Amino acid sequence: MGKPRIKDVAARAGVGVSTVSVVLNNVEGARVGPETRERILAAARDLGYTSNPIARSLRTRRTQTIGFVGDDIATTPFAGRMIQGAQDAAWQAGYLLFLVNTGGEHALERHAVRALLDRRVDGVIYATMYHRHVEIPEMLGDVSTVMLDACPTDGSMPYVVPDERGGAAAAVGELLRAGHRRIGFATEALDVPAASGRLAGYHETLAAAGIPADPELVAAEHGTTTGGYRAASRLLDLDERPTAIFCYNDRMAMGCYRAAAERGLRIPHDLSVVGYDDQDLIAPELSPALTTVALPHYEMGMWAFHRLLGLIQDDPEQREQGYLMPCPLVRRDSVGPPPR
Amino acid sequence: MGKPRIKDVAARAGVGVSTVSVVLNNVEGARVGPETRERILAAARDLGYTSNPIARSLRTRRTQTIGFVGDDIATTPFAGRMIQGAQDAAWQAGYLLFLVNTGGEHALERHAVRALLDRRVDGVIYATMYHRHVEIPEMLGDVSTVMLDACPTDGSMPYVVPDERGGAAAAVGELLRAGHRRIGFATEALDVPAASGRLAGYHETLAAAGIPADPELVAAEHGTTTGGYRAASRLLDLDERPTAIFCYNDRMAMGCYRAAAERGLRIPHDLSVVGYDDQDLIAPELSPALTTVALPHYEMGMWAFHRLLGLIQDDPEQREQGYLMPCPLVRRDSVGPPPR
DNA sequence: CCGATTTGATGAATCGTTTCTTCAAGGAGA
DNA sequence: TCTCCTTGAAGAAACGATTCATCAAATCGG
Repeated sequence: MGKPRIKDVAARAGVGVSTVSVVLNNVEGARVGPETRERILAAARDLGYTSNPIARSLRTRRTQTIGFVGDDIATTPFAGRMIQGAQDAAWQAGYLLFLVNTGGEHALERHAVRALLDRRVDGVIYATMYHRHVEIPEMLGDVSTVMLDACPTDGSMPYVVPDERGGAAAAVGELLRAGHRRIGFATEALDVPAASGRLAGYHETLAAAGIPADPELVAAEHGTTTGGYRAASRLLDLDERPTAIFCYNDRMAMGCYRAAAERGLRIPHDLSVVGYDDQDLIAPELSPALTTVALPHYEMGMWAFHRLLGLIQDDPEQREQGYLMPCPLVRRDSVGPPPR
Repeated sequence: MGKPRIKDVAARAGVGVSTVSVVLNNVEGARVGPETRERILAAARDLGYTSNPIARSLRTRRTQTIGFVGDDIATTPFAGRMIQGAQDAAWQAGYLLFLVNTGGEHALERHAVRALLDRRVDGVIYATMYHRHVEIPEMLGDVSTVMLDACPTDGSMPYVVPDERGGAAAAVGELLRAGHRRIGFATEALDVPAASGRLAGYHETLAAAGIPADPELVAAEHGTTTGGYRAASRLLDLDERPTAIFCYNDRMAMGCYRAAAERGLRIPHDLSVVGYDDQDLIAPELSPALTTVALPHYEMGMWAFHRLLGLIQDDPEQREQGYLMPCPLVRRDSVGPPPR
């Protein structure tokens, strides 16, 4: 006595299986009497019938399943949020998510994509954390694909990435509004897209406010606590010290706090600080709590799925290839007016 | 010209489909001539044939798929590691993972389990972060299930949780070996299993070393940075100050560092500190880097899958119901001999 | 009252496998 | 030479749905 099959429903309602199928799927243009329909629905309800997705998929060639392949799902909280965003959106739409992580190994990536195609997923979300501009396995040409947190080398498929530039603009804008004119930037030395985007946003926003660029105010180090410490130290030891520092990320901001503390500078009284990433283990925990810019990974995950769904359903409305997801500013207690 | 089907392989090899199936699946006791076998294998290779898992599942009632349902996959790095462990193990065994997260909502949990059963998963890993002793949806009785990071209320299914007690013992043991005799414990005030387990390990280890329990040395607060700060402050202001503090987690250890710094105590010269959790944003980043105990989430994820596989394959060797996964000590720079 | 059309419903084919039963051919034993 | 196994392979029936073509009954216009 396993699950009831469509045959059982048909028998109980005293009709043929095809009629049951037609009713249960609300097939358009199908003609079936209201009374028969009612009988079928009742029978299905009584039996607790749910259609077998395997059999259905075999026939319809749709699996209501998508693959999420990521190069890393564990080491950052960001990855988890992307997955969760995609999963929540998929669940809403009645899709289930195959998760496979590749650790960034190229061979494994190809294997993974092949395995997903074998399983006849309806689409693939291809997420690569950190780096962007990745080459994608050629097989992905055979299936609807959206890139998440990454740009395709050719503009061949939809993608979504954070609007780093806009986020940096928001951060610097917040400092400008507080009255700061001399704003340092403790940046990441590596040439990653996030770094160049945030730097561009920093420069543009200052320029728009009529503040000339001062190369001294940009200190590049590793994007770590100690890197932040070093960068902030350099900035704070400048002859004309900045009254605010925008940090590439929260970890650097953490180092910046230490550098400030060592110099007897109180935040935000003597120095204002803004971070980036809004990491929950850092930003709210520092004292004072850090004003920072949040990365919209959850939203990007949702966007990716919705865009993918559009692709799958061949929705002509959705035609945009790339999308920059806004990074909202999170106000806490590390920004104040400049001293004096 | 979609994927080749088994029929195509059969045609190309000039044999019947059943023979192809038998050859490709290495069916035991099947009799097929070596030359025919070779021809079939060649044909399959030439065509790049891979069997359609949907059709296969329909027939065999096995999907080579398992469901991972968790109440939260994003907010802690731990969750990601469990998933990754399970996923890696599953991938190795040729299984794919359906991921669904429930946010801990009971209704959604039931829904999720039902959806997974509908999809005919071969088994389910049921992971609940944080809290343990959860009730499980009754439908899970119908399918092989393993609980991850949680205990079932009744002992009805296999589960794996961290060996908190052992981890605490390792931490305290490390301090004892360094020569400390007066060791404080900054613990979590909430009555969660992790807290009681670690407290028990603390007490047992001290007792085994012949050190009488001193209630003054246990300070309970919230398991946050500020909680750790408060707890450590109380301990450090004791008449007879402890020379070492074992902290419930790394965040409390972070607060402990601050309390020590405010009192002019250098770590590890004047005070030794051990944490728990080994969070990568904290433990290695503090200065000095924090000696702590790692939570074996990745390993637990792997264990859960392997145990599940045993259940699915009805492996009589695996009969243990619960497993305590060891928590390894991670030595860094926050432990030294006691002062004087 | 009769052919034409609509309505309501059904059987059968199909999706791509696995697996059970059957069958022809060849070899061994008597 | 005849029977009886054994071997190698094929045919066909599931698995559980969807969907197409078909068909009987009912309705309609004239």
